[in-house]
Amino acid sequence: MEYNFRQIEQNWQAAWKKNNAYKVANNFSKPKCYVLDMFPYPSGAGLHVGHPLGYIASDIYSRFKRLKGFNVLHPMGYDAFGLPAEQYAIEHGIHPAVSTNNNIDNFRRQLDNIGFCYDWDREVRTCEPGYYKWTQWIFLQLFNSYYNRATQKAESIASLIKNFEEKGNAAHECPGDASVSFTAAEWENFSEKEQQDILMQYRLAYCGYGEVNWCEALGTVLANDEVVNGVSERGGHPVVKKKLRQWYLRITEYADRLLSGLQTIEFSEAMQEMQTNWIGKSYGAEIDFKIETPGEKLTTHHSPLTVYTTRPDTIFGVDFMVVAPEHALIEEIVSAEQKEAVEAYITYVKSRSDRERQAEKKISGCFTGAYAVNPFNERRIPIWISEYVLAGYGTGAIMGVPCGDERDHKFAKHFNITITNIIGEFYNGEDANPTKDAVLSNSGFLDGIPMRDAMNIVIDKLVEMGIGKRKVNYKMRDAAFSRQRYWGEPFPIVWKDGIAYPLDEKELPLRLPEVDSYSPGPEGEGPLANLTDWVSAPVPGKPGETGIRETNTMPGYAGSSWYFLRYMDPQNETEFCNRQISDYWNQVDLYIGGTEHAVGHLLYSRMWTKVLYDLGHIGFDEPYRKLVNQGMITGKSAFGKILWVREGAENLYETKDTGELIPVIVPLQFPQLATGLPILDRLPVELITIDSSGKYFLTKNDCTKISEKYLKFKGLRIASYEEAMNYVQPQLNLEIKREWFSDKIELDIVDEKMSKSKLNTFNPNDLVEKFGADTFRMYEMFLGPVEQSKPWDTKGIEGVHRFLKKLWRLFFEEEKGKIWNEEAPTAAELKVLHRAIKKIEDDTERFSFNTAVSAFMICVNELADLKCHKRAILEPVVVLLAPYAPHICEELWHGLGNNGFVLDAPYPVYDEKHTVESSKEYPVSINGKVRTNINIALDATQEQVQEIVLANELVQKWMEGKELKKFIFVKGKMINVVI
RNA sequence: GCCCCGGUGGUGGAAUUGGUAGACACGCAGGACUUAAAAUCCUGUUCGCCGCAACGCGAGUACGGGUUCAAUUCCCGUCUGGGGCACCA
Repeated sequence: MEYNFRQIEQNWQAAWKKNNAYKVANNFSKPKCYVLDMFPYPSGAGLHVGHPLGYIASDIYSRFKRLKGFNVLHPMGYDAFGLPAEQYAIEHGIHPAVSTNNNIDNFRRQLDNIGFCYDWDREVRTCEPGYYKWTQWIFLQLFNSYYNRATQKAESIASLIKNFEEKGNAAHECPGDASVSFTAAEWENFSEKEQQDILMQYRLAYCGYGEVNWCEALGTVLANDEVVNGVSERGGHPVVKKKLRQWYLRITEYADRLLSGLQTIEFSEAMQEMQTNWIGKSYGAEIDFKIETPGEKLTTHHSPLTVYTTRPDTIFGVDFMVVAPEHALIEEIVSAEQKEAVEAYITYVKSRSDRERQAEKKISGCFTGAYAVNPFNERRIPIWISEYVLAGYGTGAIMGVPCGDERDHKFAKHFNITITNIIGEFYNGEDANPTKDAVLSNSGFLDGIPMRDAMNIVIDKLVEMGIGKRKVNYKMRDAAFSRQRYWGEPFPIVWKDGIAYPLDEKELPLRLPEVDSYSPGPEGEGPLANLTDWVSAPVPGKPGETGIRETNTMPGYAGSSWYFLRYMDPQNETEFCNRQISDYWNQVDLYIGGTEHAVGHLLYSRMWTKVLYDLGHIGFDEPYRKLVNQGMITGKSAFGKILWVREGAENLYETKDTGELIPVIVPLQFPQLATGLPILDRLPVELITIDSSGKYFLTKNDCTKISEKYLKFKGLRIASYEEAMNYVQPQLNLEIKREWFSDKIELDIVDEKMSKSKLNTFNPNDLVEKFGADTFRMYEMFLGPVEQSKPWDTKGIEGVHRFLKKLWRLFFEEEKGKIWNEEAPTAAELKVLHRAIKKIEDDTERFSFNTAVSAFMICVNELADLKCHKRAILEPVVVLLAPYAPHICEELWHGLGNNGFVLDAPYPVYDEKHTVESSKEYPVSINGKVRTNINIALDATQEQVQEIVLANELVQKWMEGKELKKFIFVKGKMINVVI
């Protein structure tokens, strides 16, 4: 009997399906384990071998936990709203729902091939009304809530209104505009519009105007993390700042809890750091400086200049101020002489896109003619404007301390501003030194005080003088939550006279209507704005009145911020998720996905969870207890030198014809011509020959295959020496050597991220077809640690396949068939088994799947050496292996005569008694170098060991009669003789 | 520029707490079986030196130092690869 993996895998996949083997019940009596993959965006390119890496890891862990008696929730779904489908719709006129569903079907076929244990009855698709009904519902929760800073949690807007009616807003500072202040009586007298405008400034989901990243080409606004180097992440279109009405999530109110929550969950160091940086909490002070303008003595009729600084201790080192060019105070303080220059500079800054402003390395700025006054020594400090200060961060104004800040130092040097040294020899006159360890000098009452101590002294003094306060700042901004796009969740909002009216829950879902065209609506609005009938809608709570619907849609991260909850109770039509059920499944125990979602998805989803928790809808406030980031699989891209020639051309160099061009490969040694030919271009790696030395070659046969599969390379062939000599050499006078040419041409290999466009992908289906799903699964794990990025190389897969065949031969022989028996196992066999149990159980538990695979190999190698065919040994091995290679294990499990699926077999229990040894072959070092091994009983005392070792012939030889200085004996490990 | 993580044979990688560096696998070389091939099995494979062989010597985990009886592991410096942030005050 041969290991016929195709038949075996097909049979058992069908049997599992027929018996609903992966159906997960909400069975509250069993201990639970929730294992989640980041659900994919179903792109048209399908899966390549890099995608399933995380899925396989989580699948193994799920199956392992199931064997250990847990009720394991391991679902899969699709993040189905998104730009590419809409882009495709614009280009091909196909409805995004249609192309998305096609892509999903394709994904599903690929996933099924690999034998995952997903409970597909729990599948979610974010684009389906049954799902986005609840995305809209959660949006309404956010809309109808505010963050109560006193209780540090989200509470209902209704309770806030009640508070306003009784006491005004004295107890609740307005997060949208801190200057808003009113009494209960004033509140009562506000119009509905005024009241609603104020409430909007409190809501967790709110509408506002703001500078957003506007991408003309996409006709949409992009989130910060969707803009890369000033261009859109998708498509690389230019992005500029534009003021637009946008929905936002008030995530900044959660900054502190998002930060402190990191301490309660297991995210990698790198991930925690990324989120911490993104939140960007800093401690410092806001300081008010009085302003003196020319001709006026120090007056109070100007508002003070308020700066934010993290280094109040350096206040005596302030040599200039810089305010953002957008700062409101500029107009008020600018002097007559400087007015023109300042206006010119502001015009200059405005003319520059955000991208240019950020990329600028040149120092620029303009003096306003006004001075601030240092409150401690009355020094007059010139106030400048410069583009390097951003209006949106802190107060939009900084105090320049050139001796302590590199950027300020460059600015001072550039404009010849005198630099005050307050840190003595820590400042060398050449470079700023941002130290906190110096003792202050030139600092008035702070002289002689270490900087770290001075910080608090200064702040206390400022507070006492009433001109400053302690201040915590965050880098993070509120998250833009609307897109001028079609393929997303519609907002359940109707506008009337500038007031946003939320739809009643009963009206959800607000379905996405059909449109004729996916192009943007008027004035930067989304495609929905074109549907006049749909846009016009009754105003909720105002019978008889008609308003207009919100035409923005929600961004991609809306649906993905809460999907882990929907899997728990996916068909519930009356709630987003039943509370009893979410109490049971609770947090995701293991979340696996790529690092690219570090700050986007993971932060938003953590915020939504906290809001739902605050409002009492769920019982936990962190969604993911443990996060594992799978590493990227890189692919080898193969580059060949290609000449594109005219069809039927006799002349290799003749390429001007715009007709059909045929690619001809020339040797790599072929000189790059002045005309830019031949062109170095990628060739599809999967169809290229790798020879035994690991070099990549293109053969005639490869050319045929590539030519057939890729339209671009139709007619591909290899240039001959004669062709090159006849047709290239005379025209271009190149040196061409015969030895470069052969019937196979070597290619250049570069490691890069795997992607279809780079032609370096491998389709998992092809490998499954050739070696089977079990081999594929184990090979992906064997490649290396899940979290590490690593190059893909198909060569090694044979080794894993051989392992499975070797395992098979412990049970069956080709001619004799079944060879396993019921004999009692020997001590040696039990030792092999139990060592494997311990190693594999530990490794699986700590996600070290690559070492677990090698432990399986060791175990099977040893059992083969022992010629062990005993059921008592083999059966536990089959169960151990089942999470990794479920199909072959199911076959062997039944082959051994078991009924029921191996999926629910009891996990083998490690018993130490089989692995204990009575003695050990100790490595014996002399002065740290291993010289010999001596077998010594494990229970021997230090004295006995020393006696045995020193008596050893070899040890004596090395000691050559020298004195023993020290005798190191680490029980069970090693011995070191120091002489 | 700042922050974080890494660098181990020809290749992927192992060494979980400072205790025999290179497990396991690929590749390669040689051999067995076979008419032959595939499949399978066996032997060798960090480098250098001596060699019939050795459980023989020396070097060796990017490089240079240090701590220790003992360092891939801890500390300092340099080089280098990857990721994150970037006029963030």
